[in-house]
Amino acid sequence: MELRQLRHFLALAEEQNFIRAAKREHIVQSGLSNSIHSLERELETPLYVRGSRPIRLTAAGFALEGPARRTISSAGYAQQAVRDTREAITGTLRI
Amino acid sequence: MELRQLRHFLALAEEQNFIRAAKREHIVQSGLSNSIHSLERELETPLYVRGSRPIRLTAAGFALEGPARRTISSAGYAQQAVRDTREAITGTLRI
DNA sequence: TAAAAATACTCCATAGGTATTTTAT
DNA sequence: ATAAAATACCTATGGAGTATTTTTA
Repeated sequence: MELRQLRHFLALAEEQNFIRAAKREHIVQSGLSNSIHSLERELETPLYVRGSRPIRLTAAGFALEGPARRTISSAGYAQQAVRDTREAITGTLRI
Repeated sequence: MELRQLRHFLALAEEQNFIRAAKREHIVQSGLSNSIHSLERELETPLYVRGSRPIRLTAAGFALEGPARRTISSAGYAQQAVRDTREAITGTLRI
């Protein structure tokens, strides 16, 4: 499981549409489809109900949504923490 | 930035030694070295002080450690949430 | 000088693309 | 009929390997 897959999963959860979600993630529809399938394969669980439009989350997908969001958010904080340090250094050098 | 890279980063932070950290991550020393370098390149910041043994975290690396740990932990919860759902379904079917 | 890290290369797995087919409205 | 998802196929990137060359304690 990688952050990229979680981002794809969340984009689809929000857009409920592969084409729009793919666009948001700057990839193509088939790429997103593959990404979601590979995540489902790894977790050994379908995350979306197929064969009905619009696409819907399964119970497992629903359970994943919150934690996935927190994980992505946490990764954002991690990156920001590093950036903050860079700025701190830059600031110090300026003085 | 991917979870794999954060795992590698944390393993090195704990082991302070590429060979041991790589072993822990089930990869080889040069692979870990590359992984860390690519993370540093992406963040545009050195995370470890080189040219001194044992290897030590930079300020940026130190700032990353906590958030990285929380991110990995959060990803674990995400996976567990899905597993719990699977078990819930299995339980229901058994009844 | 004996460990550890970096580097140079090689290979292959897979993320992501295009084209097409299948399926649900 | 038409819009969306899945599938088949292809390519290129980069993750990870082996072998070797710096390093620094």
